[in-house]
Amino acid sequence: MSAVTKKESKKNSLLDHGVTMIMEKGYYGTGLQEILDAVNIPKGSFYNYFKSKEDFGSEVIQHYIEPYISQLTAHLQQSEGDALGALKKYYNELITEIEKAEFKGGCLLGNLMGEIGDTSEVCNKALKTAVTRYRDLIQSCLSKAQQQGTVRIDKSAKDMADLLVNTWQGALLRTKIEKSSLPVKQCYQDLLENFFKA
Amino acid sequence: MSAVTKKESKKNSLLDHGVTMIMEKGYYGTGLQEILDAVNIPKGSFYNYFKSKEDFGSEVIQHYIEPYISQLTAHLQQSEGDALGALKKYYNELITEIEKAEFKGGCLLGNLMGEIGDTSEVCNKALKTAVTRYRDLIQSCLSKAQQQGTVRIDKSAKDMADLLVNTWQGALLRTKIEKSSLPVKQCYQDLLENFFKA
DNA sequence: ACATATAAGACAACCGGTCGTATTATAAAT
DNA sequence: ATTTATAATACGACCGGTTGTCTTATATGT
Repeated sequence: MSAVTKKESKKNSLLDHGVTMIMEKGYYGTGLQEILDAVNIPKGSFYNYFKSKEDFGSEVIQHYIEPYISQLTAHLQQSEGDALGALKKYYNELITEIEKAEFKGGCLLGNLMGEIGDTSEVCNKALKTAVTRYRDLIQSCLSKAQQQGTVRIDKSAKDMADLLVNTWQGALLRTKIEKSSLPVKQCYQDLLENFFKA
Repeated sequence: MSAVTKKESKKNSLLDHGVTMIMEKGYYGTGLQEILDAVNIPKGSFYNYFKSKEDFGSEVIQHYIEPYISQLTAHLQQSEGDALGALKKYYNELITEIEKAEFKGGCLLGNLMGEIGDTSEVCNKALKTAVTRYRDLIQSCLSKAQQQGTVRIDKSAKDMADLLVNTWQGALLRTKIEKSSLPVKQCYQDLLENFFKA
């Protein structure tokens, strides 16, 4: 393996573990040392990959959202004729994952928006970008569903996408402290199967 | 002033500053030292008032929610005949406060649910209790509005209260990172003036 | 004088970040 | 092609500072 890809792979595993550990214990609750220990990379090497913890945090945020974007995109392309169905399928998968994780962690974006959303400029920007990308994807999904006649057209796709994202975030927080998937299921029910319906 | 009330007052001002500082910088992001400095209480004295930082955190959570409970309760009692109107008035006040605070901080409950909601047992319990009390109050508010014919009756007051609380939390996170009151206003619009309407 | 409440300071553990050095990879020179 | 010079990276000990907590001493009130 070339040197550059080896470096990329190490950096990647730092990001992977960063995602899971920061999601579970928060930004300040997670020390660099424990992340480095988890991937057997010495302390001094960290700064070959990232210029600071804050910078690392911002990359962790970007790294986190990627799979969700592609997962939803895949669903969208798969069921071309039924955008709302794709969205529902996607959220059902999320609920399954949440239950499998036993409600630990929640959403990294939501957690970090609350913890450092207005204290770290760099992370704030990363969070804004990640959330917006995600919202835009859902928006285009809902917009397609509107064209297909499965979603109401008296509300804008953007507003509904924001509502869905926000309610989901809040529901995830409840899910986390109550260790129950009821809040997210309720969100699914109220919005996707009721409020948004054409 | 008696010794016991002086102690209570000092403890209270620790909680007051704890609320604002932890809301802005998070649980782990806020050191005991800075809170103590802010109220001129020596570090060694902290453990006369609280048995640990975690315990302090749990009391901060309880301390935080109290004003919101009484504020909403006051509105409810004031406009006896129009529960939905009271709820709307209350949320309008919240929006004004949020704008006055320039979108900093957000909601302590939301922030801490994300940061330590599933790592600190003590704080988890405090968060659950606080959120439930709050939800119950809104629920009774919506229930009254249902009886008054201003809110739809085909959905339970409890489910709507949860939906409102959750969406509000998510909207607050967005408000925080985007430094705009649009998300919370959208929440107000979508739920109180649309989805919940009879 | 005694009991209780408060404060001072010590404590080890840990934080994010930096250091000089050792190792490895690349380039140049013969 | 082989050796030498040079650059890049890996590394772990270490930095000053801060964390939450505890023990010890002082002050206060009765």
